[in-house]
Amino acid sequence: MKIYCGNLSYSMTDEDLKEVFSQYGEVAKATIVTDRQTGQSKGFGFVEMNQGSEAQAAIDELNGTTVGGRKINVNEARPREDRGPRRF
DNA sequence: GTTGAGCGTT
Repeated sequence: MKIYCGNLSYSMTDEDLKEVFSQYGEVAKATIVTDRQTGQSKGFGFVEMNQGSEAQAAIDELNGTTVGGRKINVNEARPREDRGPRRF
């Protein structure tokens, strides 16, 4: 189960994100997306949970809550764009 | 500050 977390505080780290979601279930992986060029957070991230029921519970409970002083947006992640092989 | 890379070219 992939979870998208938007509107995160720039001070949020991947471990912070994992801690928040761990309250509702086992977190397989938590990643804050950072700008490749600046290394700064882009203000969103992803969480992966093996148990979908816990993931849904976390989404339901955490979406719209205030974390790090900001109301976060949590929902199921969309598939990532294929950016592997160059399509030309 | 809202959907994950890296960029040689889209």
